[in-house]
Amino acid sequence: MRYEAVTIRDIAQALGLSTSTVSRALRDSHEISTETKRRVLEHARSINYQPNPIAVSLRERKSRSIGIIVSEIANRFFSEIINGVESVAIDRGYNVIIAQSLESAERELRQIQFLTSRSIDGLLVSVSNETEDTSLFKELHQKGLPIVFFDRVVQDIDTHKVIVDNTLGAFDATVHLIRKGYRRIALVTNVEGLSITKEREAGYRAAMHKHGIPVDDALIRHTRPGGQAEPEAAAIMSSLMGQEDRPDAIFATSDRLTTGCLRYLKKHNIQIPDEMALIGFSNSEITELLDPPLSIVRQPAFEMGTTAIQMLLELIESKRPVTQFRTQVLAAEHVFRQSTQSRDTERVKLR
Amino acid sequence: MRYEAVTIRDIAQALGLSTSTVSRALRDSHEISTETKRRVLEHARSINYQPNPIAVSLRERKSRSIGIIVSEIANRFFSEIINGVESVAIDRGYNVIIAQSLESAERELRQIQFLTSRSIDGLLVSVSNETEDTSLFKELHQKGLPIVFFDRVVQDIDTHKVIVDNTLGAFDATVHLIRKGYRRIALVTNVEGLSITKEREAGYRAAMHKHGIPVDDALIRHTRPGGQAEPEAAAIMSSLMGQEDRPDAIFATSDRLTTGCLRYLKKHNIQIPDEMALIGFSNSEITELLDPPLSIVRQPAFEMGTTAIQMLLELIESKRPVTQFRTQVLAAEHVFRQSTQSRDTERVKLR
DNA sequence: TTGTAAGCGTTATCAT
DNA sequence: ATGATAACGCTTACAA
Repeated sequence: MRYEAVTIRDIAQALGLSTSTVSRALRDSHEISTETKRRVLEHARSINYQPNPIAVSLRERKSRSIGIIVSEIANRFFSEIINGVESVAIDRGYNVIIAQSLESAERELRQIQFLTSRSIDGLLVSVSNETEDTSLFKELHQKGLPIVFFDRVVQDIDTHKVIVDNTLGAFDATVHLIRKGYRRIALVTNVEGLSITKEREAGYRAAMHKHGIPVDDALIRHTRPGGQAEPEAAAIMSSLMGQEDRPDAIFATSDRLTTGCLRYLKKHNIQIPDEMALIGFSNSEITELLDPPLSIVRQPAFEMGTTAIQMLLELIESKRPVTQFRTQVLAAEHVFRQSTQSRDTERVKLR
Repeated sequence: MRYEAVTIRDIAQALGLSTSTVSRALRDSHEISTETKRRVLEHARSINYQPNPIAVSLRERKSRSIGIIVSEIANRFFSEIINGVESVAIDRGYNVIIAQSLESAERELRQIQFLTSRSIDGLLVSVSNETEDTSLFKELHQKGLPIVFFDRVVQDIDTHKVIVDNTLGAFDATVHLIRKGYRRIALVTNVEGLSITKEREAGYRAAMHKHGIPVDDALIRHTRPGGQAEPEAAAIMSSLMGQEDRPDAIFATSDRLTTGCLRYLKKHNIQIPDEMALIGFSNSEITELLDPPLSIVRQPAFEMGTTAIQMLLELIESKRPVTQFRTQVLAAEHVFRQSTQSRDTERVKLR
């Protein structure tokens, strides 16, 4: 509060003590008499003393704030993660500085530089879909800045990570489609280089193989680096619909891709699930209210946030440099609804 | 960056200058020779010097960070606002510390105390629905902390404010329903004390009066302070459906209330719009994909954010204390879709 | 048990 | 044009 400055010195003067005594009393040092402590504490609270965190930061050479960068706040998945992060950070006396890359590698760089120049104690990162050069992260990590990756991780940096079991999540979703009778399942997925993309694609392929369905690479489509999901999804859908042998189901692997595909299908009057089934990763809370109610893979975003910040604080508050890192894997959850109903005559009749 | 400390002193020593000269050179003071400036700048960039913002803050007695408190980040309306705020804050060298009240007055208090104790330069506030006691805001404002209210404002604090034209927004939505043939229009709205509630209710009443439709107070329902919108909406809907003379249309005045009402109606198999029309305030980007496509009042959230932060920076950076305050009013936007189609035989036949 | 003084990295004042 | 020094608010050796 720059507009008012009750300092330790005010207390010292009022009580005829030195600032160091006051400082020690406030921090409950054992070398201060109970009586002095009482007086100091009492007076401090009577004039509503608040320590100046900036002075403390300068002195302690840490800021008790951490940075988090995500691709976009206005995305339920990420905002839930941030919720999780904040909920524990605040309890532990840290504040959270939020930044978004908006899927631009350049903006990501700028934001990271901004965050680190603001003397953050640690960094939570989910990389942009355009990120190729990870040298800045490596450099920061090497210099000793605690970093925890979540969701979209950088494979070759050895630090704590939190991810969802993307492979299994995608595997189960694919198996579900297969069980429901779909065979030409298109995978509409993120940029190829992303960790989550590789994992989800692996899950998809594994499921197909397991059920003896040949994988048609023409059905696996990636968005372009830096591209925005909605238009990318529309372009992919349009291309898929234009090809000879159309898919009979779509598996989209992100919130925005899922809604992008849905929007395309509705716009072009393609019946779901009769002409095309649809399942997607989504953390939207209203997928059941969509037309049709959407089958989804939901990620435990809040938990991912709490886990990531806990790991980060562990790194930050560790006395000795940490050299043992772990990757925590959380389970995804599936909700199957009408958008992937089986294509049996039974249901068609019911309509 | 606590792990690395290139300071102004390192530069001074390397170049055989004093820290003050370096400091002045870096800030391009006119009393430093061009040659010295060149050398300093060059060396600074060669060793990647970054000024320590904490030291600057301590010295300047400001932190170049601002706080924003909203009820919930994971709400598209607020996350869009935050986007807007961030987009200009970053350009101006400020960072944004985000806090959420989760509609709890107590949590709001704690968060505000936390923010102000973190030496923020200014505060952006949309109050929780439970807030009655605004004395903390008054006190802070009196002490000179720049505050800008947005969305849910505190009426009797004289400072800059940004709101949407809630009255007109609600008026137009109500008129739309009336034109479509609905008469028993229920207003499912926020906590009674909230500024936005009063304004939206006023708009609703004005529209009804203008069209000569008597206002039935039994159709005006408020959520309870501290309550979460979704369950509140469900409770209100259930009560409305239980009453003698049911409404034929619902006008919900927030994102969550709108989806809450929709969820209730679908769950109870009440046909929209045949048995009940529905329109609501919403900033969700997928309302057109809902079943049925939803008519909405959309607020210019991003713009609200940019406006609010600009006003705040104006207060923060003003040389003299500002005494003239203004309230900026932005226009809401309407999208009318199937959920409020007129109840004419024409459309019923088409089904 | 308490006090003195140095220092965290800057900038501003006052010399030179 | 440049340098010495104090100060921002706090913590912590070191002294007393």
